[in-house]
Amino acid sequence: MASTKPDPYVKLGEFIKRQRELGQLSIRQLAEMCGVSNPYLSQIERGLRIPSSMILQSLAKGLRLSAETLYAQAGIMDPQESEESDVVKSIMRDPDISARQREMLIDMYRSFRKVNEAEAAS
Amino acid sequence: MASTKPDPYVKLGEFIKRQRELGQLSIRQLAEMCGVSNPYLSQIERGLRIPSSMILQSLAKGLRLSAETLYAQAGIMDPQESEESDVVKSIMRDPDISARQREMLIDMYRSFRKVNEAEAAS
DNA sequence: TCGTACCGCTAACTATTGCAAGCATTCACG
DNA sequence: CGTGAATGCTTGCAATAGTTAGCGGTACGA
Repeated sequence: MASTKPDPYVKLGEFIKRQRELGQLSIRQLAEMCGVSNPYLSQIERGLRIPSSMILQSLAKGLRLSAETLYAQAGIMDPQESEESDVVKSIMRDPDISARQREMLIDMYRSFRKVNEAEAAS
Repeated sequence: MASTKPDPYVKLGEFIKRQRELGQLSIRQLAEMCGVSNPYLSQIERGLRIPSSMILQSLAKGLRLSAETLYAQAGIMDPQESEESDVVKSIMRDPDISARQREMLIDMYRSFRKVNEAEAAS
């Protein structure tokens, strides 16, 4: 048996790690937020362990992501075409908030993106 | 340990079983289609075992369901989550902003909704 | 009445998840 | 220097996911 390591899960781990670092959290912090042990989270991030559906759900909750997104990252689910501008599009489509409020949300979203980009470059 | 059996998973098993019977498939048939052993599928259906995310995905494929549906059945996915607005869902799907930023956007969006609702009532 | 083929399930085993404890390193401060 | 606190990682170990082998039961044709 060469690799019992279904490579998609390595990508999942890397994705989780990126998300954690984006939020400036240590492994222990995120682990506690998600209710998993810190060594285990470390192993997940490096693709050494494959989290169960329950754990994955906890991680999604902790990262404020939909579980769907995590599965998509793991290549488990169909890609689902998660475009970045989906956020903007769906904000613009929402009839239950005002134009002004839409504008504020969109501005905020865009500034987040911009800030993150700048930080990534440094 | 008393509750080694998070009973949402019992419901998941029953759901799978109903789906299988609806398709007039035997346990062995579905098991082979999904690439799992037949005793194991039997155990899943009775809630004695909790399938990993990989297996669950295979089952979804075999039953021609979206994995999301299975997760919803298992109560793994926040029921709330599936009723969220498109805005919240797409924010939660966005991998390019941090958890904290997602939280801020979602909070803001919700408070907009709340304010609007209050104003509409007056 | 055999023999075969299917059904679902049990038993016993292996493989993997997920944890508690603890190591090595780094940085801050007295 | 020390000492304390934070970082990520390694190491066993318990629990449980998932397997192969096989049992008892039912249906059907020879």
